[in-house]
Amino acid sequence: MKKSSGFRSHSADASPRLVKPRKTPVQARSAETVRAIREATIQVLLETGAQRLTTTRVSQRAGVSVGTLYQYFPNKNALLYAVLNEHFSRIIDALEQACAASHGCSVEQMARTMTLAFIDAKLHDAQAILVDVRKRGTAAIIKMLRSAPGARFPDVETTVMVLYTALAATMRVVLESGASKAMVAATRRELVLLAEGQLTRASLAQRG
Amino acid sequence: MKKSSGFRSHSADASPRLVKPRKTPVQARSAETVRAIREATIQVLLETGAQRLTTTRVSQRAGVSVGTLYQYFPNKNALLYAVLNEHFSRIIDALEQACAASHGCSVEQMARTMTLAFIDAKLHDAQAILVDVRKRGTAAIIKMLRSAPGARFPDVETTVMVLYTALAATMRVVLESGASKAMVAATRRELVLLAEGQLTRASLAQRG
DNA sequence: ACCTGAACACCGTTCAAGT
DNA sequence: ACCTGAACACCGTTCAAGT
Repeated sequence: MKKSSGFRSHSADASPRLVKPRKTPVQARSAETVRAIREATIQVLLETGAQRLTTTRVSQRAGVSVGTLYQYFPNKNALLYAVLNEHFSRIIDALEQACAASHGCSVEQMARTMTLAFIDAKLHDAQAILVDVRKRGTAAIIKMLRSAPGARFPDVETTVMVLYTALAATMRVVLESGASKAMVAATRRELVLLAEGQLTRASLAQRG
Repeated sequence: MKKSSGFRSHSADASPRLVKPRKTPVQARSAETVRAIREATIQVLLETGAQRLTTTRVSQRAGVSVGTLYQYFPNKNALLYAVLNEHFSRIIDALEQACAASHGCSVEQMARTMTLAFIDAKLHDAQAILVDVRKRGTAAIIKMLRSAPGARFPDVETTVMVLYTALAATMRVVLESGASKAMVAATRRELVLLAEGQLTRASLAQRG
């Protein structure tokens, strides 16, 4: 048998099929291996940054060979996805709680609570905005908005998509620019205004 | 003499020094070479996407050797930066015009004009948000806002940074998701609301 | 069932040698 | 002054071979 294709994977997307583990561990030994690989990925990510993250480095740090890594993750992207998804999931927990806590409040109060929760969740290591995380986050906000008394959002999906993107992207830009505390505080104030402004407008606007 | 370091450039940033051309052409021949390389970069970018853009492919398409490419661009990033910067510059022209045209208008009118100009500029091939382009865009908006009669923006830099990021990031997400015409239209409406809402709030808010 | 690591087909970048 | 292209030090990914 010959190697069919040593082609470098040029696809950057993390479509579901490419992102699932290649196989699930059935023995205790391999479960530990997978854990070690995930752990090593986080370490390498934090120590050297995403740019320097290589499969060789990760597997070395995990104490296994590259081949083993590829037994559980079909490619480097899947590995990154798995780890980051878990990380962001924990951040979104805070947003979900804030949304739940603001059920039935005024739109202004909702805007405030949600925005601050989002910011305080500290999107530090922000990488690609992951689809699943995004879904959870927007779902929580939509559910909250539907509970606002006396307010209707004619196109709540778009409203929340835009709002979520604005919050996430702005925090990403600010944090990546190595912002000072004062700059973060200013951004914080401004994002609350943005959220309040958009939500009050969107809840009143008449649309065709 | 031995090769001092064949190290792959791991730095992703496009700091000014790394981004300037390595040398400037002094003869007609090399001016044409640089032009061909820039042209080839755009072609490869459009045909195969940023993922598949390699220095070898670009130089091949340009009809020169890799070595020649590296005589004018210190690394791949600088090449990309040069080309994208020029591209986005043309897009920002539209924003600058819209801002200039709305001098002295109401804040609501400003929000509307500016947002629609931004969207209509079609951030299609949106790549990294380039610093210089960003600067020009935000500068135009700030200048316009300062001309609004009866409105004061206590922290206009932050206001505009947040607004610009929100607009750019949202359009990027929407266009990259292969949005339908209807989705683009909905986003359009929503972004106008966002801009209006934020700007009216930011212009009235009292801050410490 | 799980792991290894040499091998493959790419990369970005350099530099002695040419015109 | 400008260009060439083999060479270097990396990559991501695979697969025959081992336990």
